[in-house]
Amino acid sequence: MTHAIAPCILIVEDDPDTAEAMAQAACDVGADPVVRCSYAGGLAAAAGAEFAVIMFDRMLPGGDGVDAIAKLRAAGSTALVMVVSALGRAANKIEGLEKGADDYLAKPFDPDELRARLRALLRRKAMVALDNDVMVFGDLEIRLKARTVHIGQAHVALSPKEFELITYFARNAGETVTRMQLLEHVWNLHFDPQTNVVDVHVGRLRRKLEAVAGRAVIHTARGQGYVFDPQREGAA
Amino acid sequence: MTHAIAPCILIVEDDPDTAEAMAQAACDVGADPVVRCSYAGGLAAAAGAEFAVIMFDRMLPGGDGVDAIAKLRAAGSTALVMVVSALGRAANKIEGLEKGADDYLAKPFDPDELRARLRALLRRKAMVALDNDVMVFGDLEIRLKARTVHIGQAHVALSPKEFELITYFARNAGETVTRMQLLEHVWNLHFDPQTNVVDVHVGRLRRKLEAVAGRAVIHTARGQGYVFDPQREGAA
DNA sequence: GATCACATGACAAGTCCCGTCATGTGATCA
DNA sequence: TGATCACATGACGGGACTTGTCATGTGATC
Repeated sequence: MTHAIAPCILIVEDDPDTAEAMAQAACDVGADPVVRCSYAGGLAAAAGAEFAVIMFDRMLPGGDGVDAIAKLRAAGSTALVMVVSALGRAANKIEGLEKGADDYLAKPFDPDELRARLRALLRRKAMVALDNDVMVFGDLEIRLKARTVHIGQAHVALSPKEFELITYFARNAGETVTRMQLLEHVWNLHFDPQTNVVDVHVGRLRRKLEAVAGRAVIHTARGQGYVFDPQREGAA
Repeated sequence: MTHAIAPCILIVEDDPDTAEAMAQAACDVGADPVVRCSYAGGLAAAAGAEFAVIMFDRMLPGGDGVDAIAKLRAAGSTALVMVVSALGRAANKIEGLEKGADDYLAKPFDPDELRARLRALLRRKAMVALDNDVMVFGDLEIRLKARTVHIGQAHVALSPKEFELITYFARNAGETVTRMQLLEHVWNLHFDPQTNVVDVHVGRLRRKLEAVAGRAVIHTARGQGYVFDPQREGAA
């Protein structure tokens, strides 16, 4: 499961009423809409954040949304692209689909159909994420199936126990996790072994993460336990 | 990269001329079409093989293709589904999309548009595969990024060296691989160590695969080397 | 039957992982 | 400031796994 953050949908549309209807459809399917009204503004927004779906009009101030697709892909974007356009003949659809759009909807559109197609695209998007059970915290990414951790492009080499630890921490991100919780859920022990096994292992994990991230990722809550918060600034 | 096997597209359509046009479009986009003319026949075909895309008509002898989607999903199918139907009003499209279709095309369709939409679906299908660099041989699946091997639903536990071996074999599937090739590419040795290290390791890998697959996967080419062919019948 | 190619069982060495222990460091309190 | 406690870190040893080697059994060919 992708960490519980609503997907973002970028809408690039110069007609305010149409943009409004598209934003409403995005909200209706549980996504956060971000609206831009020009070709350049749309490209800039796409470069600045992760979007699950990008909806482009064709005749925009500054360019044709279909031409933006190659630019998005060249920049590494994996967003699914829906073109929404008054250019609705089959030839227009074919051109858009062949230039890399994932769906093409002609204007004027039925809002219910737009919603249904957005849901279908988001289902598709979820397939990739579900296939790897990804948890993302800024530049820190945990792939549960592949059992890998990356910070930015850098792979963090973890032992099996360290991976179990960070998984438990990630599932309780931002909350204080006690040593007894870790003993129960990571070591499957329901008593105190009277050793500092938890401290030692958490220390190992911390040093590996800090070496790559260049900042503290696991913080000590003195007298309580630890807090996993990769996006907090400052020392442990 | 998915191993160079053409994707299969299942077409469930009772009108022969339409089925023919759809099969032609599938061929045109580089896929192998499999055609069925009844609802039950379509479901049976879907259960019997892996399809990248399944195209269902709605008014089929025996049922409505839209109703098949839930059955496909319950059976674990990850095929993308396109509904192609004379029922082409927005309400029909919405119903199909909300019942899980990935795309919906009204009849009569423009063959070029059908092709473009098939390509878009296959691109999406490739997204999932690319994310894990999957090599598939029938029921045997190698995920290069996760470094896992599954036969059907069963995980095959391989050591690092065994995984390197099967990867090299898979990249040369169906061809005879010599011991010297394996020494060079898997062991990075460019001389004969005068031991039977290759034989021993290949033997270990073979026994693990055969234990799960219930059939020989790696075959001996006497005096030459080995052939990786998981889909061949018969002993080694 | 002899010889060669290949398969398999067993062993030893190296590496990694994990837990324990001892001790150093930092925080808190009287 | 010193004592005490909480936590961090370095080091060690044992167990598990991986890998390569060797010896020998088995099958194929002549």
